[in-house]
Amino acid sequence: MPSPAPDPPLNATAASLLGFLHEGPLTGWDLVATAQRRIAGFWSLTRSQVYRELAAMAATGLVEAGPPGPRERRPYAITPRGRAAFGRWLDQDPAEETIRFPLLLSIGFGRHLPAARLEAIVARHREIHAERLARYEHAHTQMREGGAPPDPYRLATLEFGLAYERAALSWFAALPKAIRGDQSVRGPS
Amino acid sequence: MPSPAPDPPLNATAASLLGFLHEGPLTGWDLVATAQRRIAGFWSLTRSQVYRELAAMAATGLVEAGPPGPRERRPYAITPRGRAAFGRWLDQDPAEETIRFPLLLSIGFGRHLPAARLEAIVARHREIHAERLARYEHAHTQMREGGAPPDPYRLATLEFGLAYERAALSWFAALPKAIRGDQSVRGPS
DNA sequence: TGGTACATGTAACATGTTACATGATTAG
DNA sequence: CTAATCATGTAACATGTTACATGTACCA
Repeated sequence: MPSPAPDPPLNATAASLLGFLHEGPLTGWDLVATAQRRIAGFWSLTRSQVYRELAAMAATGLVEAGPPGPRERRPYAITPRGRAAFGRWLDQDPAEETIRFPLLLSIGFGRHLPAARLEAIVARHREIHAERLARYEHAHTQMREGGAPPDPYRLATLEFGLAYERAALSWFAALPKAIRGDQSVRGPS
Repeated sequence: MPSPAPDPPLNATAASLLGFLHEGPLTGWDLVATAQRRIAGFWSLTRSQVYRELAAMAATGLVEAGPPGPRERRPYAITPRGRAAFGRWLDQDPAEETIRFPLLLSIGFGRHLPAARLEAIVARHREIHAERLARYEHAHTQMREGGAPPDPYRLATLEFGLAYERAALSWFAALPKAIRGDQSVRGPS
């Protein structure tokens, strides 16, 4: 008997959507918001991609569009085939991370920039990281104080974010003055 | 008098190639090797991309192909237009970094995986990071011991790599046992 | 009843990845 | 002279980004 053609392997973005759909049907919009909250620090996706992947997965039967709610909201639900595909994806050995950090290119080619300009760029990015750390710390507190014992998996990913941002800030602080500027920390006016 | 159409803005990959070409003409092959040494930790590019960008930049006059050397080696040299385009690119405010870390997806969705499987995956990635840290530390020593005073810009980017890998390893170490496994560190047989 | 935020989607394009095809040079 | 390594390139495809087009629901 011919076995049915196995679904083609998922990409990480599609798989993440399926992961979120385990918790119940969600619309494209909701999925973007969920991804923002849950994986934004270490995986990025855009609205366009979400709709595209959802349409593709609906075509291959990994998800099913439910009846449209108000305002063209169309919830998608994961199917048994979708669960199976997600399971196969999750069982694979994950690839190594890729980091694309344009600031480090600017610094690496820093000899071609006036010192003051480089310092300004670096200072601005230091602030971005300080803000991110503050957000992560807030989320961390919330998670720990939130009555229910925190999900250890989500806690672990959040803690990676904390470790990363703390490391980034110490690195900024240890940069030589010629790169870092004099680091006078101006708070919001 | 009509001013000549300004060159279209560069992407970071093309700009990096121009950055390396400031030090003298290089072939596509050499550029891949140089990028590997100098920016691999925070920017990735493939051979295919390098040849594509080089061809495109040659077409717009940002680089010029020199006479082919032995074995079809074709060195590319940066042109004045190329230097100008690089300068304009470098002066822009760099975008925020993007991190794509599949392991964190696996952990975030860890509830859907058997604990032993997740532990094995995590252990394997811990080793990858330990090896990377060792490589960075070695490069750092080399840079500091290498007679000539180190280029502070390259030192700074390398030190980001060190900070990142150290943070990653502490994070691995602090993971709860159920995720981390019992962390018996097996050296190479 | 008008403006703002919500919501969905398409199109065009840029970038990144993988596989394939081809051949030259060099060491042994 | 032959195998391994160096080197260049193309093609096909997957993924990611940006801009545009359209319209709904809610709130003041």
